[in-house]
Amino acid sequence: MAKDTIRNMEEFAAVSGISRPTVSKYFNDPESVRQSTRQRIEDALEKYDYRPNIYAINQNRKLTKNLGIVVPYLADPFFAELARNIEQRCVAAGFRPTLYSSYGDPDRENDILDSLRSLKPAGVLLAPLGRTSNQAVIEKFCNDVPTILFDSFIPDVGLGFVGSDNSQFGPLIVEYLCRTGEPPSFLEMKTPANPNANKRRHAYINAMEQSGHEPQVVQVDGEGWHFEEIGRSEGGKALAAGLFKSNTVLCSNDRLAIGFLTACYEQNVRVGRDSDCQIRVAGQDDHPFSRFTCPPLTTIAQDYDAISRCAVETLFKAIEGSENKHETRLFEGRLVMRDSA
Amino acid sequence: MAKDTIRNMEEFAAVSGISRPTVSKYFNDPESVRQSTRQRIEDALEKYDYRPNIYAINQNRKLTKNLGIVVPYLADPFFAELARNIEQRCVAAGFRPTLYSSYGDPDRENDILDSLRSLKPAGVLLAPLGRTSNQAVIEKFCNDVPTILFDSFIPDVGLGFVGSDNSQFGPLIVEYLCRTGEPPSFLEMKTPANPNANKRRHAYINAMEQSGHEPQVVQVDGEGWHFEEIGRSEGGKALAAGLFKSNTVLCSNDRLAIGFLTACYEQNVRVGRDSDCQIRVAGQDDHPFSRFTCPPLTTIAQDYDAISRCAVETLFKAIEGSENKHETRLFEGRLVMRDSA
DNA sequence: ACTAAAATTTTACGCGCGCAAAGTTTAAGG
DNA sequence: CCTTAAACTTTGCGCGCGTAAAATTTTAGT
Repeated sequence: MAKDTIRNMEEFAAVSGISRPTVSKYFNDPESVRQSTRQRIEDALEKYDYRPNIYAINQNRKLTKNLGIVVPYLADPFFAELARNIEQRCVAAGFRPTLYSSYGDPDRENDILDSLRSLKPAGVLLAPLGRTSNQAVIEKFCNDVPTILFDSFIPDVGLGFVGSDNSQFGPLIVEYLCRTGEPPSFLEMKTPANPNANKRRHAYINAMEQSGHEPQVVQVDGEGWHFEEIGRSEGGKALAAGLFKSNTVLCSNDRLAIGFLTACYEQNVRVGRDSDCQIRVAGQDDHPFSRFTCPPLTTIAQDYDAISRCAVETLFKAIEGSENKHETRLFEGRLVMRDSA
Repeated sequence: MAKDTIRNMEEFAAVSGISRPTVSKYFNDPESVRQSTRQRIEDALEKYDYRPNIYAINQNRKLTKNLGIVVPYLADPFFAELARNIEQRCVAAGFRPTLYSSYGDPDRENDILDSLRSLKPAGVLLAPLGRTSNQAVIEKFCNDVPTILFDSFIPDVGLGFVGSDNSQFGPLIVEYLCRTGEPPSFLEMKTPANPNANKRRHAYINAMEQSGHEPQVVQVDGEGWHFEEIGRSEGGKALAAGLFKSNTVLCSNDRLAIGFLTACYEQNVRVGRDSDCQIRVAGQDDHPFSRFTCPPLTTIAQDYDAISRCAVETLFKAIEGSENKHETRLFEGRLVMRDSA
């Protein structure tokens, strides 16, 4: 029994019969103390369940064990899945990750970086908003805090970038679509939030031209992050107006494609590769829900696992060794053939 | 110019010509100091961009401005949307919310509560895992930290509960389905993670019996949080085996329904209410993607907005006034008629 | 201009722990 | 048993800020 409530490390050191600095050492690394000492501490730990005050720790340590994970829109399952993957790796490595989402708002992104700065994190994994980001703010942040960018590229900012090789997506899916049917038209938003969209458009155009087909890019209106709704309403308008020269539509991303599938349904346009279908639709990302659309969506899968693993590993290497060379790692997409195209 | 880097509040107080305690008072509430004083501080703030050390603040304050938001699975857009809504309200109220997800793992849920405890948060909004939660741990946590539960109910735990009145969902959708076609069968997982599933099953059975129809509950295998996949594979098996006595299937939740729609597609079973359709499918939740399934999913909409608003408001009231009466607030669902049923 | 109230300053202590330096004990090797 | 390095203890300072009490100034009010 003895004292019921341990108030601080001093009292805990007393009841465990060890000096406070040694106890402190134990909490920073249990391996760093003698085995017998460790045992005594852990025995006491079971009896009194004391835990060091995290604020006092972080105030005095030069570097905290905190990590920041920032994504542009957490309600998008693509980012949620990526964040989940990254978060779990950070926890496994003994860090304390915190999840932030800008929810499409640049001001909020700035606020997040601002408050993140005062958390003195050991590192940050940042997927910027993209076009609407305040690049000066991000750049300044990256100068103060070890940061790895992912998903959305910004040149020469941060310790490195990890993402997909979007320029490879075009050839891959265009080749497949051309081989199995008509060369595709391309559907995208007029002012895409994410810079990957531009790379994908260029990749599409290049791939079409290299295989001797004329590219057709259909750009629709729409702001914000409600891609499905934009794909449905604006993509639907384009479909109704007969704007697509091809019976095959390659969408800039899966969410747009998911909305476009809905538009096709609403207009009684049968989607798929069977003979009784009028249109083929493909996306890019392999969004978690693309497996479950009707018909299931043919797409290019981003390598969630490799991206998150590489991003985390690169950050850890940078934290430990303080490597300074800006490294860019791109992973290839994989063609996922389903029934929509 | 003067000193470039302000190291602490003492130095900042010096350059702004104010005493440190008054500066401290300003940062805790800018309104609490004289207008002229405030102006001088804010002038200095523009020149030196000093920010109080958050760890030192939280170490000394009895209560922090931190809030915890815990959900069972953040990669589920339903929870992501709820979390987004809640998070933004907390930020608007001047708090620092932090998002946590158990990702379906009870051990992780315990860890989250554990680390949340040491953050000394002003309050926590917790949506427990449900059946797999360690109730003793949650109950103990709620005794230490002001906590509002949401989505998943646990009797007599926390300061209150906010969620949907699941027992009202049954009558609502059963009445609609019966009025417009055959009385529905009910599709659910055998061992649902969430207690709401049980309430929904009972509500379905009651509603069926009260309107003079015989209920049929089809329970399928499947563990974890990949509901769509369970709906597709296991729901698909049930469909192929002809287990559903009715041509109308009410699913326990939208994600299950989304997967079941895929199964229907795979088996060439046409879904909808037109004469050429063989089956009607309905869900419950109004999942963000249900608008975009093919056909769009008829469902019961949970009132995301009201739930998140009420949860946050209840917590704030509890934090300020320290009300102790355990309050349960349930919001009604709304029938959303789309093409699937 | 005089008084009371409000705001501010001064002074001083405490929070809980990291960390460095110097002295002491422990464990391993010959 | 002696040597030595490693592990540990002791001592003491510092981090940056909250906060309380008392002294002082400012403001508002008749």
